[in-house]
Amino acid sequence: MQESTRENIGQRRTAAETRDLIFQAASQILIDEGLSSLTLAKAAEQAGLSKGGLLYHFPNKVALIDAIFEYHNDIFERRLDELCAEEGHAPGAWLKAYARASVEQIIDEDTASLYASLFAAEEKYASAHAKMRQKYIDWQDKVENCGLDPNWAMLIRLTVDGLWFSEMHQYGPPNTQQRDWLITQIMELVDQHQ
Amino acid sequence: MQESTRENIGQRRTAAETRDLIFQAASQILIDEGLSSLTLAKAAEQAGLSKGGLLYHFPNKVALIDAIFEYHNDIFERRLDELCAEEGHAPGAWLKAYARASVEQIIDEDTASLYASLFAAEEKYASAHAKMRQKYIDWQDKVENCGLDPNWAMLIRLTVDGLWFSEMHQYGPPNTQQRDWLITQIMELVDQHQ
DNA sequence: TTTACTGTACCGACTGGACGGTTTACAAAA
DNA sequence: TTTTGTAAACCGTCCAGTCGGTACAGTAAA
Repeated sequence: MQESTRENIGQRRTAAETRDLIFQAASQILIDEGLSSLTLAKAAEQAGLSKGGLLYHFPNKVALIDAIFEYHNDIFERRLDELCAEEGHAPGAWLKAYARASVEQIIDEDTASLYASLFAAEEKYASAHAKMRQKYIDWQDKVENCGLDPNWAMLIRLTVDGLWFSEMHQYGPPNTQQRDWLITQIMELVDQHQ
Repeated sequence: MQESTRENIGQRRTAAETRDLIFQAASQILIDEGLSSLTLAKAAEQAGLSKGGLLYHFPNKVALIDAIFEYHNDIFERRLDELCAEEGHAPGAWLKAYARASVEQIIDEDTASLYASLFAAEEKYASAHAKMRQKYIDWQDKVENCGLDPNWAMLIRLTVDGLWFSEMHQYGPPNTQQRDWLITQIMELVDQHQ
C-alpha cells in the first residue's frame, strides 16, 4: 500500500485498495444488519463487485473474517499508540491510553454496533477468537508492566473492559454524568497506585 | 414446574419435564459445539425426541432461544437471591452477592462456554438481547440503591462485569492468585464506600 | 509495431448441503 | 374419543464455495 497516493496512473485499482473497499463494505453490513447478514454475496455487492471478484481477494469466508479482525485491531492499536505518545512515559501512561482509546471507540454508536458483531463472530470463527485472545494477553502484559502495582493495574483494566462491555451491548450503561465520573475516577486510580 | 417431585405416577412425562430436558440438551450443545451447531434437529436428538416433538413444545427456534435465556437467567437470579440472603441486609449486600454469583458461575469452564454462546446468540436474536438488556438495567438499578455511593457502586459493578467478560472469553484473565486478590479488593471497596 | 503469451483482476451461473418450518400420520393417556 | 405428545418425510430458501470464462495490462520475441 506504500505510495498509494499516486491515484492510479493506469486505470486499474490495486489489490490493496480493493481489499480496503471490501473491509469497509463488510464492516458497514455488520453495523447495519449484523453478522448473520454478512454473506459473501452481500459483501461483494456492497463493495461494488461480484462474489467471484471478492473470492479472488479472499479464498474463503474465514479468511475474510480474519482479515476484518486484523483491519480493526490495527485501527485500535494505532490509536492506542497515538494516545500513549500523548501521555508521555509516566507510570500508568499505557493504562490511561487504553482507557481513553476504549471509551473513545465505544462511545460511537456505529463502532459499538460493529464491535458487538465482531465479538459475536468470535463464537463462530475460532481463528478470530484466538487472535483476540492473544491481543488481550498482550494488553494484560502491558497493563502489568506499565509502572503501577500490577494487581491494581489489572483491576483498573477490568473496570475499563466492563465499561466497554456495558456500552457495547447497552447493558445498563452509565449516563453521561456517570460516565464522566467513571473516567475521572479511573484516571485518579491510576495516579493513586503508581 | 411446581412439585415435579411426584416422579410420574402415570408413565407419561409432563410438558414441564420435557421442556427441562430440552433446555439441558440445548445447553449441552452450546457448551460442546457452540451456537452454530444448535439446530432444531440436533437439540431434539440430544433430548431424545424428534424434531416434531421439539416443535410441539416450542413453536419455532426463536421461542426456544428465548426460553433458554429465561431458564439460565432464572438459575442465576435464584443463586443471586440465595447469596443476597446470606449477606444479610447490610449496605452493599446486593453488590457483594452479585460479585460472588458472577465469579462462582464464570469460574466453571462449562458455564463460561455456555455463556459465551448465549452472549453471541444475542447478536442474532433481538428478543433475547432485549431480555438481557432489561436484566442489566434492573441489576444496575439495584446496584445504585444497595446502600453505597451510587457512582462507586457502579464502578465496582463494572469491574465485576469486566472480570466476568475476561473469564468468559479468556481475554487475558487473571491467574488464581490475581483472582483472589481481585475478589478481596472488590469486597473491600464495597465496605469502603458505604 | 504487430503478435503471441502471461498474470492479475473480476464475473456470474451453478451445485450441494444445511436448516427452519410444514404436514400428515399415529399412539397413548385421560 | 378427544387431548396431548411424538415421528418422519418433505419443502423452500439460503448460502459457501466451485468453475469456466472475460477483460486488460505488461512484456518480449518476430
